[in-house]
Amino acid sequence: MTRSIQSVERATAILRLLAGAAGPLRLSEVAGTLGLAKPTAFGIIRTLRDAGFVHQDQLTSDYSLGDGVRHLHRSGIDPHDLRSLATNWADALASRTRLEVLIAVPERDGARIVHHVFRPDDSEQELRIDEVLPFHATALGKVVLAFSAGIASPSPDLERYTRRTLTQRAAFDVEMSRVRERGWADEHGELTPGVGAVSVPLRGFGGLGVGAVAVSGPLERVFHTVGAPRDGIVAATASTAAAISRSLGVHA
Amino acid sequence: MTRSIQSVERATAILRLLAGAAGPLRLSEVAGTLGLAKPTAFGIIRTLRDAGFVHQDQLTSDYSLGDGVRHLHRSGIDPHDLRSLATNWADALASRTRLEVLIAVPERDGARIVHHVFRPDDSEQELRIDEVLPFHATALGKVVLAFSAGIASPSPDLERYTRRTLTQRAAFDVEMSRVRERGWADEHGELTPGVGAVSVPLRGFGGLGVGAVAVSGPLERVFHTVGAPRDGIVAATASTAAAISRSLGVHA
DNA sequence: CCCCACCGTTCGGCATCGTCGAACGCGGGT
DNA sequence: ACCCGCGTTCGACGATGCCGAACGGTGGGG
Repeated sequence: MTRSIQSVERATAILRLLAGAAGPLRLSEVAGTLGLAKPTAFGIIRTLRDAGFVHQDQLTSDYSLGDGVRHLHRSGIDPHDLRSLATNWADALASRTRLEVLIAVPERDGARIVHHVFRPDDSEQELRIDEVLPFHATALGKVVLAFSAGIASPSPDLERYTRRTLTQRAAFDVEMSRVRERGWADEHGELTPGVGAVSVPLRGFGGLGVGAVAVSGPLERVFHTVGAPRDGIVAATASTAAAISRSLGVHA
Repeated sequence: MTRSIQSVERATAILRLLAGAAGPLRLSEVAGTLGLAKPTAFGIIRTLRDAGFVHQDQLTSDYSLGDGVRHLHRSGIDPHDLRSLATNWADALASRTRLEVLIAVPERDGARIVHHVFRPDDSEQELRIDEVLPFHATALGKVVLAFSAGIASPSPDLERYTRRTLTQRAAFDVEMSRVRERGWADEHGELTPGVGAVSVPLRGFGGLGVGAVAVSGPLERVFHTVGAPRDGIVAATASTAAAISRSLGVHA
């Protein structure tokens, strides 16, 4: 007899129960049918409700199957939602690091920028929204590739953008292992000469990787001469990513 | 910030991850993407697999979304599966109690008999498979009504079959409360004069009520003259129900 | 008005169960 | 042979899930 995760098992039972019901069920009916205490059933069904798998009628408080189950073929997060949730934090990160901030979502051929905050100085800067960054040559690309699912491995031919672009598949695989192990990625002029970046994953409900946030700027502003990020940059970016991720979890 | 059940939340994230993936995922990919330890992810995904929500490829061990999610509109248990699983236990119960054994599943208008074991004597007996028993006048009906979901309340007009049939809604509600509280139901000639029965719910995966098993026979063979079931009858029936229920859980 | 019944939801103590590092056995590649 | 990555198992431990008690709300009846 293999062991199962009891609460997960109960969640599946609740979903089946609601699916087979002729109409919405009261919590007490769910709990009684499954032989659970009401607060126990409530905790599980609330989690399923927050995940969109269960729908609760506002007037009657009855529960039924949610759209999330039927729409399981559609995953990920709406880029509009991501941008509107992330704006304030991205602005604060730019102020704090004095670097530009980019937020991207995974797409089949790369990481698409959905939000861009300029570096807070007087320099000439160009808005990069909707630009698709190659996976292998950017910190954002590496992060979304490492932490999001459903993305095919990049083409074996890794295009060269600069002298520093990783074009050997083996070297790139090593780099990706480092990214997964570390939980963040860096970029040292692989796409644009002299430009560096540090990127951290954004996680949605349940830890699902839904995108990435990065700080970017001149190499010497992002890294020490020995190549490690300047003090506080990874921490600040990670802190911002965590705040955005939390709101993504709540929002879902 | 409302609290959620962490493992249930992770289960929903895994389902979403698999739903959004371009193809089947390895366990390590699931775990890495969600930032979980492999055994943690394994425990959850195994539970989902056993529930039919996740499919594991036998050759590659890769995981993908299972049919159980797509078929959430179809709940309950296949009566053929139930019969084939329950046969041996039902036979044993009939031998042990010297009574006939009936197994039923819930249906909109009553409890449908899917399996019938004759009383082990030479009496003339008629096979009752596919007979639909009224909820309010039979032990089987009361049990499936009490412990299965999605069944509308019986019509307010409770049909009379014998002098002993409960036809007052209030009295029937009291009886149903007793059934739910006790976990089993009895029948004292409410459908057929002189025929008694004791019934216990069958539970499928996660505790979901999927049917009922009952022993039935002449009133004086099922009950004492004071109306309580004879010694061991409830226990034997419950024991059989538990065994069947366990195999239903494993089987799913 | 009050009372009652039932409801979903919250609270908090506690012990069970979920988590996860370490390890295992397997298969494939060199 | 060794190495690597895999899914799966094991067992210690403490975090989290469980659930009794309670709360506040709603509706119905007297």
